[in-house]
Amino acid sequence: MNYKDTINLPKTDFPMRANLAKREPNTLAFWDDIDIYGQLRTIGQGRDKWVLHDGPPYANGALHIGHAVNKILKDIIVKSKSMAGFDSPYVPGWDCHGLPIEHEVEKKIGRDVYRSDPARFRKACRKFAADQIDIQRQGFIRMGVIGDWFNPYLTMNFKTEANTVRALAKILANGHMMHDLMTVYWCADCASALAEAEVEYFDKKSTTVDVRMYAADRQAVLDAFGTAAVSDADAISCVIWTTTPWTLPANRAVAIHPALEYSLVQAQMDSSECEYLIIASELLETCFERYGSSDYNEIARAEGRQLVGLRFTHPIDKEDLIVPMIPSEHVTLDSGTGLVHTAPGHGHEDFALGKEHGLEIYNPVGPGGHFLDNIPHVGGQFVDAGGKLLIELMRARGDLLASGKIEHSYAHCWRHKTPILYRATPQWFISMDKTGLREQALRAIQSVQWVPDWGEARIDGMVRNRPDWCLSRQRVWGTPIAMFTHKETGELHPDTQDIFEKVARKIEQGGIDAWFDSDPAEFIGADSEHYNKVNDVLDVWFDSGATHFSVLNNHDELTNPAGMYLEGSDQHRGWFQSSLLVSTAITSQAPYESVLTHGFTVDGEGRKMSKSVGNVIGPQEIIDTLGADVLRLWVASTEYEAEMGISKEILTRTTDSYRRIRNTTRFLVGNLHGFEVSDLLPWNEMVELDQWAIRTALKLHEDIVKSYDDYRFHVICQKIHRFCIVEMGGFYLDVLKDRLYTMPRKSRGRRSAQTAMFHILNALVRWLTPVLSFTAEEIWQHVPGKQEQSVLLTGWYDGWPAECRSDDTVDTEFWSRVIEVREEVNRVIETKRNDGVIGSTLAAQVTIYCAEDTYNTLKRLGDELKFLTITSSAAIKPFDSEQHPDECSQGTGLVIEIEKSDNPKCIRCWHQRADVGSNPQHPEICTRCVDNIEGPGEVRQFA
RNA sequence: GGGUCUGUAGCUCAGUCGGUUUAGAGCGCACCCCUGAUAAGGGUGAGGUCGGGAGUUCGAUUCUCUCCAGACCCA
Repeated sequence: MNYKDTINLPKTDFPMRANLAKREPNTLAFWDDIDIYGQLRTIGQGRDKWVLHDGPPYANGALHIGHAVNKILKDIIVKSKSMAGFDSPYVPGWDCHGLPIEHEVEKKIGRDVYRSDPARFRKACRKFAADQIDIQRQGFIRMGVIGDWFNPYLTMNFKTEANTVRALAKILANGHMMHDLMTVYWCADCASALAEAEVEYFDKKSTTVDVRMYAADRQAVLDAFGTAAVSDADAISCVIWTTTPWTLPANRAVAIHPALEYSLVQAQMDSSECEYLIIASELLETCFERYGSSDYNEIARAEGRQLVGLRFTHPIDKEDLIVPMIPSEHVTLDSGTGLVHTAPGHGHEDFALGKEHGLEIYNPVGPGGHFLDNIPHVGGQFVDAGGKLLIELMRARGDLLASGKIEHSYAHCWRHKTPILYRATPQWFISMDKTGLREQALRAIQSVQWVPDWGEARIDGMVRNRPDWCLSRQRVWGTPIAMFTHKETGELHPDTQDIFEKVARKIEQGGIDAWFDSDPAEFIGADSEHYNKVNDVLDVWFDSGATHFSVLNNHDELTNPAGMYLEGSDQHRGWFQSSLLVSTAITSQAPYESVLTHGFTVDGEGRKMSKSVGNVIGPQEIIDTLGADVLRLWVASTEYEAEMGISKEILTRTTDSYRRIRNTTRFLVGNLHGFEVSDLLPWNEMVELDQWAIRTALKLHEDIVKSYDDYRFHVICQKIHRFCIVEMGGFYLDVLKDRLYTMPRKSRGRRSAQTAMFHILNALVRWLTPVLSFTAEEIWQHVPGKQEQSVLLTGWYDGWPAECRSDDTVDTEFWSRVIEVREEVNRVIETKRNDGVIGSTLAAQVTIYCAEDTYNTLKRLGDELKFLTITSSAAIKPFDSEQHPDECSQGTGLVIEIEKSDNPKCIRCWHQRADVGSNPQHPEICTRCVDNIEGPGEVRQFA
């Protein structure tokens, strides 16, 4: 007789080798076939909603690992919320307007189109973005991210564009808008403002000048320095130094550091008469070297703060203008005189300083880089030529102390490679303080749950210190600032709110072109004669920052505020903040209830990924080789709060871990072959070990559900993995094999084991679902008695036997002790194995001498202890100090003796037993097996 | 230079609201076993000055300071 046929080995067509790269597309096709997203929405009806609002990725460029981390984390959360019983819709989005797309399109169709035919240019931008979206969408779908992929929100959808305009209208209505000057990078060749990204830095040779500015009130200067009167004939001046002489007409102040020392020196230049100069004390030497003179004499010193408020004549407009000395912490002694020429219309820092001190923001330079015609001395001149004229003028006037050349890093237009100008021009702003926006935003921050919690401190600090938000962009591919300003007064049209709505309705029909292409008369009739159409577009950050208004408010399945925003930590400055400001400006509340941030991906050494270093790992190569589930497992098992490391080794570990989890489920599935729900045993008929297994799984289940709630996915991965290895593979399933394989197919002992495995499998497959969605779906198709078509349509397992929820139905302490004993037995067996005495544990017969309490604990197992140690026999005896005088119980309180069994091996169950062959009909097997084949089968109570 | 973080075995992570005598887990690694989960499975074992230094304390991996390295956002 072939006894092998009487053994119930695992049987399944769930393959051990995952071959995910090949298999996953089938699962995707399955989800597509059954319209998984639609079904999820159907089952979600009537449930509580939990909405994660997708931060729109920019519709440009290939997907990198950061995209994958972001979308997979979102997907894990959305799925876990669904498993937890919420209706959690996911509508992905894309950010479609803006400069980077303009640049890409410009590369394709040329700069001239941008200028000559903006409508065509915009059309090309729209097409480009749409193509990019198609590519990215395929990538995200391949990662197993479930969402409304073919009905996403795009910031360039006509409806969204219209609602973005409406959002702007609301903010204006709420009084947060402001029209003001702002310095921008300006390219004279482009005749246009430049974005940060359009600026490159090269070395440039510039002319430097040291210029005298004369004290308007000599006595005040002397008082500040605490020194006596000097001859009225002697001039007193402060010396400024600049590398951009052409900005001198716009000078409005002299900045000094309040904590630095300044000297009043008596000097004699060019044999002319004696004069007094103010220069930073530390720079005296270098300055006079530059002036080619050593004939000077320090007569007094003062701290910068004492000089604040002194007044000096303007370097060019000497007759009519007097400017103040103001304090600035940014003044340094790296170069110059320690007194900084300040032209608020020609530099960012100068602008900020000017704003702070209420200086005039003066810009005498036109869009083409020429001084306005009415500017004295230089009217109509290009700035460079004008600068030269000014130098000559100052030299002639005797105001120039020195002039030289310097090579330094300077901003250039990336297109023309020409030096840029800083030019103050009128821009639209959202004011942080005019109507209390900053305060409201700071309050809103407190109402949000930040994960991790330091996110709150981070965004709080940023909002607290940020300047007003400049919304204007002098661009073509963006949502229009759809307003009209009066040609003379600059005032907004009185019907601006109505006009906004009219424009929005048109944009709903024709997109942003409907505004750009329209005749102003269409909106304001005859008034168009007196009004200018604003041609600027909105900063793209406004588009995405307004999506709670433009998108969430307009999708029935979504909610505003959203349950969660989830992005990389850089978005504290970006989307989290822009969304907060737009939302607060509209409704005074945050657009999100919680915000979760993740770190950036770095390599195995913790360094950022860069092409030049060559440590970049792309999501596609992982998916194509290891599969999306391995990528997903990496995302889930990495702590996302800090940087997320990825390397070859890390991925190898991840793959190992994946395999182990997969094989464990495969074992469960294989041993549940043919099992049906009707075969489930009631709790009180189950073998005790199986009760323990269910109870253990339930405790883990509660842990895992809690961890999903807390977004602690890496802990979940570790726990599942450990469960597969330690509790299951290393103990329970190993012990179970004897019962599963050798007992009759339908016997109570085997059904009991299967009952436990059924619950464990059902729980396990659901734990895995949010993370290993592909694999969980594959497993699900093998789960006995499954009801739902897809595992994604289930929830956390709730079919646990009622009894296992109670603390006292399983004696966990007893089983912990059993496991300890088992470990001790293994240690001793190992020494025997290394001595060559035995190989398989079934070759061993064990005698355990134990202390009284252990003896009494284990006693009840009777003959079944051997199954727990997987040995052919296991006897316990009370510890006998006479027999083992030298082996007084150590930590374990056990003395274990292992002997090689002399009994013959049953060829069916492989146990070595004295009764093998006692049935003449079956000479090669033991009586246990005979009973299991021909009789009712053995009885198992404990294991 | 500033703001917000991170740094526990080769890898991924627990943990310590300051204190049970040798800081835990899994993987990986080494060695062994099995061949009825088999490109699987089981067992045993070796790995850590808890980033460096200083301080507070009877006692610090855990608190404070500082330094180093790394990340993000600014300047």
